[in-house]
Order: sequence, then C-alpha cells, then structure tokens
Amino acid sequence: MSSDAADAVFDALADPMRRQLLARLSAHPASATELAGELPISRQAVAKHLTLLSGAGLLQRERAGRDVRYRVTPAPLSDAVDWISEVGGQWDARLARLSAALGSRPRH
Amino acid sequence: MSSDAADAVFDALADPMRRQLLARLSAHPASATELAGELPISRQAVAKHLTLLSGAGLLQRERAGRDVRYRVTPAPLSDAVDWISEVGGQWDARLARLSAALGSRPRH
DNA sequence: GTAGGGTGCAACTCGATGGTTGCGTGATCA
DNA sequence: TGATCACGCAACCATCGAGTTGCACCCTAC
Repeated sequence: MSSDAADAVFDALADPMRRQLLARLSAHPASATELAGELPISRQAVAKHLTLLSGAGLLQRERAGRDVRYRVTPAPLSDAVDWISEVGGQWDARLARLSAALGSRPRH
Repeated sequence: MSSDAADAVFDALADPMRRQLLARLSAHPASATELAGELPISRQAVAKHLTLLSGAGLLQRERAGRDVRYRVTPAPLSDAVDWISEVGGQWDARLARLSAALGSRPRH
C-alpha cells in the first residue's frame, strides 16, 4: 500500500500557487507565458511549477506551433483521494464511499 | 470559494512523515513519545508535526495524566477533497459525487 | 519528598525550493 | 531574411521547514 504515486500528487498540491495554476488550467488550457500574465510571478517560475505538475502526471504538454499549452489530466488526483479515504475511512464510513466511487477510474 | 481551510490541510498532508503519522494515528491514538519510538525521528520532531497537524484540525489533543494522546479528527480532510473535486470535477463527472457525499458532514 | 519519565520551549543546522535574472534557441510573420 | 516572441537552461538568492540538541517544567510513583 505504498502511497508512492500519492507522494508526487501531495507534493504537487502542497504549493498554493500550483493549486491556483491547476484550478486555472482546469477551466481552460493555457501556455506558461499566458499564465504568467495573470499571476504575480515570472514566466520561469510558472514554468517550474508546470514542470513539477507535469511530473506528477497532473498536466499534459501540447506543443502548438511556437508555444506550449498545458491541460489538466486529473487522474492522479484519485491517488490522493484514495489515501485520504484510507485514513478518514476508519473514522467516518462516509469516506469509504470515495474509494468505491474512484475505484472504477482508469488507473494511470 | 476560498480554499482557506484547504491550505492548512494540504500543507499538513504535504510531508510524508506527517501522512505516516496520520495513518498510524488513525489506527490507534498515541502519544508523541510513543510515536517517536516507532519512527526514525526524535520526539521533538514528532511533536512539531503533531502541533502542525493539530493546527490543521486533523488531530485532537487529550491530556492523560503525564502524557498527551493524539487522536485523528479527519473532518478537515473533506476540505481537501472538496478542492480536488472542484478541479477534477470539470474533467470527470465521477468526482462530482465526492463533494455531494461529503457535503453532509458537520462543517468544522 | 524525591527520582524518573513525558512534555514544552528555544536555539541552531542544513537541505529543499520558490523566486529571480540572464542568455541562448527555435518558430512565426512581415 | 530579419525582427519578434515564446520557450528552455543555468546560475544565483532568500526563505522555509524538517530535524537536531539542550534544558526547564510538570505529573506520577515509590
């Protein structure tokens, strides 16, 4: 029951800026420069976050001519929810339904 | 839609040692010294983690004579799941059921 | 009362990381 | 072809935080 994959996800979600990026990208795909224009940090800082998020499998890179668009691929999020349901499930039976609901998702 | 409470939870879950502590404590309440005996870090390091987890509302302190026992109170975890369902819900309708399932929990 | 074990507080080290700037590369368009 | 814009890489800085050690305090038991 190694939360091996969950490690990367929790690490990716740890930073508020990365959660903001994920929320923003879940609404609509965008490029690093585009995102940097909407946020108070530089393009390179955004790019670092996007690289880390991609590493966790939460983003998909798509080259579009001169720029690169990123789109959310939230499948790995269920690894985090699985872990949470394991911890919380022992305390509250309602959380047990989570792993059941997520059990049917395509893994990876 | 402030992920204000989720901030503390994601920060608490970011560290692997803290997740390990939570998993351990969800099985059975314990004291800091007790936990330090089972882990490769000092009691004070454990105590710091427990303080942070308590601050996020994930643990409840219970003084028992000379020692202090900690027990898991996973209610704040649903703040994290709520955030995840917001991001992932736009991609996969299955995750939308999560917030519905968690919506009936006592908030705070 | 006194010894001992658990807790709490404070100072310190050190590695990780979020952020920056600078520069080189590649693709687009006039 | 040349100007421009987006990207990638590298070096650098500063802060944060996980871990440690040391010591003082409190509760319990003998």
